[in-house]
Amino acid sequence: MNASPPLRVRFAPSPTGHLHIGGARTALFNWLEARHQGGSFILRIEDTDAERSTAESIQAILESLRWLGLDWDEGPYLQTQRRAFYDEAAQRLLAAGKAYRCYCSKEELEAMREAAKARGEKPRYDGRCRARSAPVPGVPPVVRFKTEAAGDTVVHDLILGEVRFNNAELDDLVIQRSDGTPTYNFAVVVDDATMGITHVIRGNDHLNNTPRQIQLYQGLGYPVPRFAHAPLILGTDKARLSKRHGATSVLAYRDLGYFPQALVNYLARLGWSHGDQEVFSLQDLIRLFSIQDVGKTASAFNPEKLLWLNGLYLRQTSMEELAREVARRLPAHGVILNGSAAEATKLRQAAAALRERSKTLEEMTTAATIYFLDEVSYDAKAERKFLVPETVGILEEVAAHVERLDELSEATLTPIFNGICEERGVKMVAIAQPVRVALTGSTVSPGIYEVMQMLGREAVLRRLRRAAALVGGRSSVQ
RNA sequence: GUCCCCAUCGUCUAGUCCGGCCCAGGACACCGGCCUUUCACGCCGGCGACGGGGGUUCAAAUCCCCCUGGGGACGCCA
Repeated sequence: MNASPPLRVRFAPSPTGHLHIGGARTALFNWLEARHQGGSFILRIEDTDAERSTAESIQAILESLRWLGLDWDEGPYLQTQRRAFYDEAAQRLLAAGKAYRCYCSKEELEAMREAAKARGEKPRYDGRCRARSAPVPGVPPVVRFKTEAAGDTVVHDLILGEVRFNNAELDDLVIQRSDGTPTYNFAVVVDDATMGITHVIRGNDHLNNTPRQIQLYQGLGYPVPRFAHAPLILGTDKARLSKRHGATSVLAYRDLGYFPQALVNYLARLGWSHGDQEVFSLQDLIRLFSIQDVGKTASAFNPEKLLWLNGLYLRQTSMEELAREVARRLPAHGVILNGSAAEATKLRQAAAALRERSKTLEEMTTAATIYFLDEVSYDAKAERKFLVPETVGILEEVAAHVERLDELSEATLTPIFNGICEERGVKMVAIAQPVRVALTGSTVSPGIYEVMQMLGREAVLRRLRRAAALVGGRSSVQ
């Protein structure tokens, strides 16, 4: 029998941009803890900043969470629609003398901060309006919370342990703006309390807000939830993750051809681990994850490891699904599909041939275009090395053999290539490479028989002859 | 500047709570080799870390202190 109430956690992003890697991991940790404990995962949109919040951002966030598979049990709640809760709470604090109106101007506040800095202190509000009796005409006031001046506020953190703050460091924070909207620290507390949130799991950048939030809970007479502050994710250079670190938005990874499961797996391992295990299914994570096992150290985002993991997932994906994904992405690469049966076969062959040598769906699609486009363009280096007078004979000979074939397959092609090797006394590589370049334009491709099979007799002949003609034309000019 | 958090290979981490089993294990990346028609996959091997200094102890990556370094927070942003 467990006496504690069911766990309720929430993810509360602000809709001021895309969901990024860091936010996604916070969401994941919350979600995993909820699923592990059999609790509820609640989604709340913190849109109190009218200036920067957008409907597009909300959509992007919902889409990102859905794509990752992080389903929520309640919400999305919008803070802009919960105004009554904040107004009531602010009134209550005002009435109890725990909050007061402040008429200070921007300039005044700025001067205060400068003065504090000059004294070598943390810039903060000095509380002068606590004593101001009369309103200042024409100045709409903000409401400030009277922070406890003496003693310490202690945060009992599930990840960090006990963190102690000297109350003298805290100033009287604004809880209601002059336009009547609530500020972040206030809205979070009111929401978390009224929504019955039992565990606040968030990024370490919120640790410093926690003591003042605890005081708000106490001032409002709410029970204080449990806190867990996860270390931040940094860029490759250990600096705060930002746009200059390349792709940071979740949707960008989707578009780049990553699997949601790979991203989830990677994100889970950033700050959390289970012995030496690297690969986790969603079921594994739900079973093994515990917020208390999250480490304290900030971690650098490592795109290479994500890529490696994605390759692992890609290789486990069925050929049918890969073919579908490639077909979906091909048009963006200039390939027009006709939906024929032959095309479907080719798509499956491409998936089979490219699966072992691709790490993302985009990479795979790019590699596949060559089998669907009419023309090949040669890689300059490859052309210079392999489309030369010495290899023309090989290209022509292969073409001559292919012409007599009804069907291209490993079974029909092997004897032809072996025969040419024997008759010329050369190794397979001497034949395969020129043919490969003639057919794909590159020195890198799937097995040459696979390539020929995918391309089909006509395309193979066309490409071999075009390459041979090209070399011939070039040498006659010389 | 002030406050808060953190500190094991280049990176993610195991080990740290309950000191000896750790002259520190795994993974990514990197470098070699094998496989091989190229590339990749796979397999084998290599390189590579307890930030520094003081303690405590028979014994410290593990406990304590200082320093240094990194990060975060100091808004009518969240």
